[in-house]
Amino acid sequence: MKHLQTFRLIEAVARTGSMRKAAEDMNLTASALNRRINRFEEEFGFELFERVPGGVRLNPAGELMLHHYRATLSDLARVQSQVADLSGERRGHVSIACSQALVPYFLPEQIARYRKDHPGVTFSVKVRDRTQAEQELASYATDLALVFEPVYLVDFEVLQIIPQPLTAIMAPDHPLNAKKEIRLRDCLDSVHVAPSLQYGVRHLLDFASRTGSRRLAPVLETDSFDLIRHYARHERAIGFQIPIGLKEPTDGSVVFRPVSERDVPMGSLILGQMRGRTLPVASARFALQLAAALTDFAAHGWDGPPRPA
Amino acid sequence: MKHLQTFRLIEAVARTGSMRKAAEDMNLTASALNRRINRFEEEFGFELFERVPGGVRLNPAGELMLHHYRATLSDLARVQSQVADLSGERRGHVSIACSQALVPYFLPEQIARYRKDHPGVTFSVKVRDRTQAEQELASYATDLALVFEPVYLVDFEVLQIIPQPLTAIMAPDHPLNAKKEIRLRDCLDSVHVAPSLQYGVRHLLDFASRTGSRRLAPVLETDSFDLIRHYARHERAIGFQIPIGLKEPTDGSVVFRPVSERDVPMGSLILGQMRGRTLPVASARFALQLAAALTDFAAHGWDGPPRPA
DNA sequence: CATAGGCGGTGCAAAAAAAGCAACGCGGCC
DNA sequence: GGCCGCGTTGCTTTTTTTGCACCGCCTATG
Repeated sequence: MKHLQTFRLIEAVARTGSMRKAAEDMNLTASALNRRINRFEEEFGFELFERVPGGVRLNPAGELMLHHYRATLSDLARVQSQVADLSGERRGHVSIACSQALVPYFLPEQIARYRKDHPGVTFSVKVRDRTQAEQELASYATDLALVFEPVYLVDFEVLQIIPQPLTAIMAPDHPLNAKKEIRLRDCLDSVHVAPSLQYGVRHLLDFASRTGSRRLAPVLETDSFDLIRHYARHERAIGFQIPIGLKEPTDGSVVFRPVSERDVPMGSLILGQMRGRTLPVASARFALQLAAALTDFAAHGWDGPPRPA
Repeated sequence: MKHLQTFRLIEAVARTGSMRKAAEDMNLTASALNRRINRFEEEFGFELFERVPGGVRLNPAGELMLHHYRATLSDLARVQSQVADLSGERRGHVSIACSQALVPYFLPEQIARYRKDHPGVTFSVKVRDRTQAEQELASYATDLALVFEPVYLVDFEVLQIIPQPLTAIMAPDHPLNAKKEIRLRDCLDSVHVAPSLQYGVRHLLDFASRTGSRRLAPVLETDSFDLIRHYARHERAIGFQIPIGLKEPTDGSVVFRPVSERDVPMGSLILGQMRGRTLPVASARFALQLAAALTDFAAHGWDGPPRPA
């Protein structure tokens, strides 16, 4: 959309913090860029940047302006999507931010199923921690977020929510495998590995272990849930994850046990969008499918009844 | 906003139904206009107009596009308003659609009071029947609507609602003036005048008189509530209006009596905005004032306690 | 049935807008 | 103090947009 070029330039300047850098990014000379921005500020009636030593920075007016631009862009995409839909094209693009737990099984399955019916629809998936995911929504960078234990919930509209118990991962020959119910203190007494601070699973662990006497003391702390899962096999360590990120491997290399609800409260896996936004058709439809699939998973786990095509 | 020029052109073409007429309206040649629209259609990916004999007409895609444009424009105005507000300017513009009953007393008083505190704010008032008022909202032509008995209520977000009993207007020497309570059948037996079909007062009358035996038979039907009020003095006729549109004149030339609630249900005077829209600062503040004033009026009528400055 | 008038669209030249280029003043920084 | 990078500005060049004349098409109308 050519008429939004000025906004793109403003965004670039805001991002780089410098007119010259932005000019280079956008393949223009600094002079042209400068004049465009000055001209826009004039007709807008207010300056958008404060001139600081070493460059420029958005002022509050600029922040509002930029937000308007992103909202406009998002609405334009929605219109295009709706138009495409009413001419029966069923094309479009779905952009989603999600927690790591959704990556291995749930999301690829859901995307594949959706694309089977609507091959014209493309996807972009951004793996984000729960804080980042909400920021993506708020800046219109993604249409949907599927996150475990979101933080702020302002401007976040919940479309679907399912409970997810904290689950311990261990090698089959781990002593705790004998127990019917895993207690948190058992895990903390064992060698254990944990996700880093920004993740919901870790948040639950920290919260729950504050009330007990034993402290969380991971021998390995990482932002990769994959690493956690694989490490559990090597040192007979306890790892943690939520059910939707786990499938019993056929070779029995690792096993899963939910941690007792008496120790750790259920976490929430939440599908949400930016509050008040009307999503593009493709995203809205995909959200519906996700919501149904989440309900299924909450009820039946991975062995849920395959839905009719 | 220069970058929205193309949209303005599209709107003009949609309005006039012809490229040449639109070109003349917008001070351009038809060729330039034609090319701009073609270029836009190309980058948008879909045609916006269907070419019909004698001109062009918006197709559904164009309708959606135009709606997007109006929403964008409205949001831009909101941003400007907010920016002005945060630099302490308190300027802006409030656009409101209202029923006739608000014109003589309520609205002028409210606008004057608001402007006393914020002289930088300007107003535009469109007097509309209840159907038109909602259309004004839906097309982003006004920020607020203050209407009696709105019809559709889709995309209409209620900000405040107060009851308004149907009120009979008559000359002081009218026989019914002797009665303590006015019954609808008494009015229908008398010579009476009524607003035309599109108004809420008439809607209530029609609805109520369907249940009784007597039919509404106005000797005068008009879209001017002023005319109704004045006519009541001349032929000893019964007129109808709602309390917020009436003030007992000091000369006692006409008197008012509520029609019994047993016969005619209370109507609703509703302050509303377009659903989901964030209003410009000035409009949002004015809406708050209106809401409070309506509550006051519902509780105390015109003799409500003057609010502190 | 012909033709006059309106319509959307197009080729080409003129005009206007935007961009590039080079230089200026200004402020931090080694 | 010299240097570098910043935003900004005067002037020229390039690109984009517009106006003008004209085309082919359809419709209404005498």
